[in-house]
Amino acid sequence: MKNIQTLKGFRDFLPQEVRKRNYVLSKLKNVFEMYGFEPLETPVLEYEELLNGKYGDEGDKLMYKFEDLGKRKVAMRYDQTVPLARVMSQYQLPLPFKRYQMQNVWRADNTQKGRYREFLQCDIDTIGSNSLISDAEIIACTLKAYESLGFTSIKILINDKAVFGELSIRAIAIIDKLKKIGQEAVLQELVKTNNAKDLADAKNILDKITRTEPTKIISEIQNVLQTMGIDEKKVIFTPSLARGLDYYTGSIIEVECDEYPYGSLGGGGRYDNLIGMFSGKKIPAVGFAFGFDRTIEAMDSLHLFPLDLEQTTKVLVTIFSSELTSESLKLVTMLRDSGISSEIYQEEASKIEKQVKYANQKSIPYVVIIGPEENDKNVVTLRDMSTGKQESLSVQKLIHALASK
RNA sequence: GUGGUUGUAGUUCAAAAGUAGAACGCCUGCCUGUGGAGCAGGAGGUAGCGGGAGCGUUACCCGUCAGCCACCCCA
Repeated sequence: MKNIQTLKGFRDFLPQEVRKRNYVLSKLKNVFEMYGFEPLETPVLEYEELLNGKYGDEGDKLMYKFEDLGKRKVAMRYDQTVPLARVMSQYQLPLPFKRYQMQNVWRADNTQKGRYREFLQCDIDTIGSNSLISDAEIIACTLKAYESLGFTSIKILINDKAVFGELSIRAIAIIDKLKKIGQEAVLQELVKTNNAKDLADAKNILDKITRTEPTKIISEIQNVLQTMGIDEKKVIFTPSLARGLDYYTGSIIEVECDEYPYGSLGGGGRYDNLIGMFSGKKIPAVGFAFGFDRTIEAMDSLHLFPLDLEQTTKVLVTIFSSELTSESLKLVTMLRDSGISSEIYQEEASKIEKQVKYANQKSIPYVVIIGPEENDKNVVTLRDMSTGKQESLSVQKLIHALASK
């Protein structure tokens, strides 16, 4: 094997990145649970038959499929909604069922900025409720989630599928691009695709959409949000918004951030015809999907990650010499037993210089040295790496000092 | 799936059709018990992989793999 590399669209996450991802995950999880969403996980593999045809022609092409060792035709999780639909028909869960799910999905799509073949989806969905309170709660929870990550200028764009009336899906998809490609391009494309007779006709169609007043659904959702104390300026009615998806049946929402103008951070809406696909019943649903990778990218560029994410080890215990190895080993064990995350240097015959340097490189904030002098006096030296100050302490005092830092 | 672009030391990048350099990083020493600065040395590349044209190439052509960007679509 000469090619040492990962598969196209698949990534390694080095420690620093994993810490960031875990940080975001735990924040999201806290907020989701605060709003009453429960965790759900489903298998990576499903029967191919179960997923086939659920994502359109495009989806069938992009799905990872293969035969397992028992000759079963299987497919890898392509999204979290179809598995959710399966779960809803396989178990009798009390409705409305509110769940969050944060698992990898796989799509053999071409890669691009922020787009990978293996990526994490973070979904919240409420199944089984027609109430607009469900829609509003999804929005409220979404806003709260982004706020908890430190975003200050998050906006929710909201629309109602009904705004588009009888317009073709193709035309809707073009109008959805208004913000991205501009009015002129939209008009031209409408004509080019025969969705409008000429430019004037296209202008008419577009104007009719963009001048729409908020529908009843929108107003009601906004009322609920207002009662919940959410700033109405954060939820903006945007009649051209469609998200390119044809499965939405009511509200459509998208999250944007002013300081991060590279596309939406996530999207969702109401989809009443999807969850019942296996049971044949109509089961209402509304949800939101967080664009995890893009959210991380945005947080990076806005410097929203706390600095102390970098290192969890609090102290490095050095080994002064082979005669004193056991002293260091005993100490590191005591520190760990006291709940202090500690590391012992792994090469016995290394100079102290090298060991301290190692702590510096790994941003370990404290270093403990036990040399002959310390050992004679039954103390240890604690070095604060940020200030360079050192003090002599008994082991008890050391544990106490580190525990409070 | 389509199109563009890139692939040279750990990293970021140079040069030049005739077998490669810098910066940063790394290692060693100045500093025989201590990091982040400085100085002096040092290690490290058969140029993604395969094929072709050519006296000869890492440099040209083709394929492949991968990265980046865009379209389609979407997270």
